[in-house]
Amino acid sequence: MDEIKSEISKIIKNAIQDAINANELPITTPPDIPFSPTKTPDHGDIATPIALGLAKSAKMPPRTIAEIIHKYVNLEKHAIISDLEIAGPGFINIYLSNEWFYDTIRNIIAERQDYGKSNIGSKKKIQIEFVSANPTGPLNIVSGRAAAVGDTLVNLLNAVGYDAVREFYVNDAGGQVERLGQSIDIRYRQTLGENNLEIPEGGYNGEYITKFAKEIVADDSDTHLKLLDDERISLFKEKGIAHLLGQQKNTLDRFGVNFDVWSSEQAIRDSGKPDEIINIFREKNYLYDNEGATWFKMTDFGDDKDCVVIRSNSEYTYFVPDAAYHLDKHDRGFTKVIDLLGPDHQGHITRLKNFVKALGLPDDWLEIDIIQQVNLVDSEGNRQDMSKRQGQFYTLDLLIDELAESVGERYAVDVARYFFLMRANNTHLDFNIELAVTQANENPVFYIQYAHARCCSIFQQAREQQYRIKPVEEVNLELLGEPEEHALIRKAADFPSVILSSAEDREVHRIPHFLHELAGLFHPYYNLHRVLDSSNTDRSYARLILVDCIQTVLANGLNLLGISAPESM
RNA sequence: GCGCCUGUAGCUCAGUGGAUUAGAGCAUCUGACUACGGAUCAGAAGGCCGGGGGUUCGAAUCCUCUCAGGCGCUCCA
Repeated sequence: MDEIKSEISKIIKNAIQDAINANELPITTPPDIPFSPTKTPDHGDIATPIALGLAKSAKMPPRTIAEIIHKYVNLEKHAIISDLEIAGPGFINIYLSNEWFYDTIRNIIAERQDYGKSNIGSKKKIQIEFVSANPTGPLNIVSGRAAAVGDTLVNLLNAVGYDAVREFYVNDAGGQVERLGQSIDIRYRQTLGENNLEIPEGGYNGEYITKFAKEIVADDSDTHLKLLDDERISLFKEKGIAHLLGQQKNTLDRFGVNFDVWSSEQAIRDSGKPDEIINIFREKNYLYDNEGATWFKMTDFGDDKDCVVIRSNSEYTYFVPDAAYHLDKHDRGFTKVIDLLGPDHQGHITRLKNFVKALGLPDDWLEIDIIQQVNLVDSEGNRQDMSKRQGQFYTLDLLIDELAESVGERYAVDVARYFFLMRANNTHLDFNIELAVTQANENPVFYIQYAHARCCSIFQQAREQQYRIKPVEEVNLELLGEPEEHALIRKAADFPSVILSSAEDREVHRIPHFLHELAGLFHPYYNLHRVLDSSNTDRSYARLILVDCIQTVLANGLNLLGISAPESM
């Protein structure tokens, strides 16, 4: 569809140029030609509002301009356009030739599982960091959304020719995991009978901590009590991180998300890179000391306040290892890095970007996109706060479990992924668990999957009815003359540009919507027209090719979303 | 107070650089041929696109003000 646009763009530009040369249009040069998608077949295959755009500079009514342009397009010279018409206030509606439709079909069949891909990315190395949940508890549904979106974004970027990788940053150092160790320690000692102990401020109250502490007691009984407090907490911290991280990995694995790289904050700290960062900043005179702490001149970068990088207790604030981590990403050769963060990290964005700038990296090297929150809502519509520290949250595992009870294990992940992927990143998602589970059967993913299964079923029937596999060259595509067939192919032709725009704009949800629309054209077609018709086998062969195309696009699209394309349901 | 996000049908959401008649799904109502799978299809109903003002021949879309909700502005991460 993109090629067709640039070709038609050229034709119309030439027509405008000819009109200018003939003194019929009082403008100097032909502008770029915009296209608008057509909502109904009555508006042709594509349309351009160019005449409306020129109305002002040409000081002429748009319809008149459209008529002039129309006059200078030589339809007989351009085989890809079958007809032009002027509509409404001055739109030029363009009808594409049948030959173009046949080419599209042949193209889909030829490219098969690669249909939709492109090479725009020229194999540039891009890294997407997402989820990066603290290893202090199970993954919740917020991480689930991030996981689904990030995973799909990487698929999309790879599909358009980038070399994109998934990375998870493990915050296995600093105050949070320190308090994790302390929390496990309290539960451990409580399990062994100590009273009057309380989880410290900012510690973790979740049931899973108690459960894990009991496991430690079961394995090692009270042997750890012999250790000094600090040693024991440190040990429990290590054990806790390993345990919870392992759990997170299992959940992600179940959810179909496989990270290429797991980076450790502790490793970054141990590497000495944070010290390098500080030295670089000091040399560049970005730092100063005040009240016993070391501050970074964030105001030099336009922020409204400076921020502490080394606390008065001489520990780094989290900015330092984080900046070091990003420098490390750069050293690993990524030409671009995208961080997907939650909205609670809003304040972090400008600062992190400023740190990266201070390190001398280009402005657009680091892109930070916010994936909006997921709120838990009860059946009365009241929000419920999720907090790992307070032990209130809804885990991704539980979601998949409950969905599995409703739609079966086979589709639970598909339903969950689709649920997250169908929303734009910036929607604030109110998640009603009860509703999500009871309505799981209504999830639109089934509509798409069913369309795919239907295609497979038709081929199954075809085999039973002794149809043979005919290569597309032997099939008379001219027998595909129904308007519904026309619409299906035109839709399928959009697939590559939908992938491209979806990847470039980081708007993953366009893929589910596109697939839903495609399925929405296929089901009515199926009901209206028989594919396999023994009284017209030539046409049946042509329609089988069409079904093959639709199945291919559906499968390719679902594959990008990490959702299964079942052959039967 | 400042910054970011959101507000579209009863509900959940689409709406690509303004543009031909604002669209789906769910829910509601009415229908579907002994035919390739009824997880489907055909149809009905449902809207001052939060509100005011502005730019434009034309605004859900751009600008401005305003209302409502969420999030962020820590020597927490």
